[in-house]
Amino acid sequence: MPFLFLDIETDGLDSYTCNLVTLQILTQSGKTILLKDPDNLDAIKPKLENNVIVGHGIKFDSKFLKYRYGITLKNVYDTYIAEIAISGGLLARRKGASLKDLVFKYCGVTLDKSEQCGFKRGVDLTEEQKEYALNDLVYLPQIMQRQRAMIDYLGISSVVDTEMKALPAVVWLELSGVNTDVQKVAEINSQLEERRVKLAQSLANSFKPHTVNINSPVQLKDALNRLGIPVDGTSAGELMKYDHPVIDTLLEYREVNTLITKFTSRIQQFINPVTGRVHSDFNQYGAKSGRFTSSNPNLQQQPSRFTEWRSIYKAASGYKIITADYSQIELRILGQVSQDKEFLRAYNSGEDLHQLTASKIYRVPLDQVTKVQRTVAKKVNFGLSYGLWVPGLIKNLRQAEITLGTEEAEKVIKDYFKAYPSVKSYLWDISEEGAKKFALKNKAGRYIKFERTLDKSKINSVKRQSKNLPIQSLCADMIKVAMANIFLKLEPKGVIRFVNTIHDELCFEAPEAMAEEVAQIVKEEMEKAGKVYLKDLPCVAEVTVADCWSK
DNA sequence: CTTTTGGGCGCG
DNA sequence: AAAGCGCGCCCAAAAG
Repeated sequence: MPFLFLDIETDGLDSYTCNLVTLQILTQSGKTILLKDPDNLDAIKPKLENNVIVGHGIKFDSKFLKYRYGITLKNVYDTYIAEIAISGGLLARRKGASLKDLVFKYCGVTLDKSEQCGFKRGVDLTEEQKEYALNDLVYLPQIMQRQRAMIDYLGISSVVDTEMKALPAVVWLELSGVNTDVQKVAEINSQLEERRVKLAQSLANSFKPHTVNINSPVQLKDALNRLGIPVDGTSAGELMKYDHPVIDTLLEYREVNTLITKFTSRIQQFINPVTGRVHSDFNQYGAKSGRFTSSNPNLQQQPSRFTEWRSIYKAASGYKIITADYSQIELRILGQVSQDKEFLRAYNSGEDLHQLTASKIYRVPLDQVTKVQRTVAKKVNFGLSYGLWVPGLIKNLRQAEITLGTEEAEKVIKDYFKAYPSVKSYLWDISEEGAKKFALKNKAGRYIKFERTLDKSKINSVKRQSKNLPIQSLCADMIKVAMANIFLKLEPKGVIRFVNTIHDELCFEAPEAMAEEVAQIVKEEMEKAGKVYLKDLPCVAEVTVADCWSK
């Protein structure tokens, strides 16, 4: 398929409330086209749909084309996403992959971005603006060509391909948004406000005659010390070491305050005036593992323990919410990549791995495992693959109100590795490899790079990341493949919305009559994408159909 | 004055 | 061998 280089100028960032001002195209043969204030793009629609569209940050352009002109770009190459992949994820969440950066890196030219503003619909372009608009395009062919050479050299073409196929799904995701029950948010907010006032008052009384800003960790620590509570810091974990009524009030205040400041009082500002829905930003290569990040608002960290909260995200009338998530995906991946016999056997015979681990470390029969033992085993199962060690395990369990001594914790870890010897050797080998090369690849070929360092504690951090990132990133690959395939199947139906993605979870909104069919397709595609890598144990996606988002 | 950093905490 | 991985947002405090 031939390439077409594309860029647009708009009078603002939001595709629902802002307008396209110019659209610029550069063909492979070097021809340029500049369209000003187009009413429709019917003339070039086939061209846009039958070429690979190359651009920098093409998600932005795609959204305007899709919403304003009904054109869905399905074959794209994004120099921004490609650059993050080439950097081994080092450029995720950082500056350094802007068009300006790439023009300098691959073409040796310093780009002038001063004309970026001031594009208005209905107002003629100055010569400078015309030049600026086309100037962004002329470097793209060379950037792409040199990136592709790097991609081949690094052997990451299949991962880049996954990214480019997932991109149209991200456009679908951001344009879809999520329906939000604003009324209910207001109710929850006022209830919480009431509680917060009372809690703050009670704390102020306890700290009298001093006036303390309870939101300031420094002031708070001093105030607690004055009360004779010798806290070192004011984190929940530290506070919980001490038994005192003020601590209980404080912890409750923190919880309520967090809910208000981060969630209930903020959501209103994100309601889009055109759609009435919340359209968060999703960055498909936001984490160096290849995971998505989400912001404004961050839909990946909406409270789940405060169970009432997620029901504010409800299906529009006549629709259902379909939620699907991979079951224990990171543990299954650990089993697959380590090839641990006991891990594989347990998953293949449908055993509960946490219960199994508990029975091994406590040396009790499976059916005699207590709840506390299973909780400990669960923390160990998840934690050790992240590089958790004795102090971390103790700290972690204390927050679950389980007390473990140092010797006990040491024994738990020792027994864990004795039970799963291949997990032990896998984690050891991969951490050594990461620290030696400062680079790794996961089983999908995704490239993960670390900053080189001689600092011992930083090297240890690289070792811990080396244990976890190949696992975390493989899950990212699975879910991206799944969403790309689901996009091809469901988006053309025109009535289904892609509402959210949270690392191992996908969320859709579909007309009631189609909900079950959608649920089935989503489950199938997720499991199909997972099975590509989980060859030796089952991949399971659990799917639910409901009126609201829940967990 | 604005920007950056760090503690704290939400999620997977 | 080491004292748990990946993120974003709020607030206060420090730095520019």
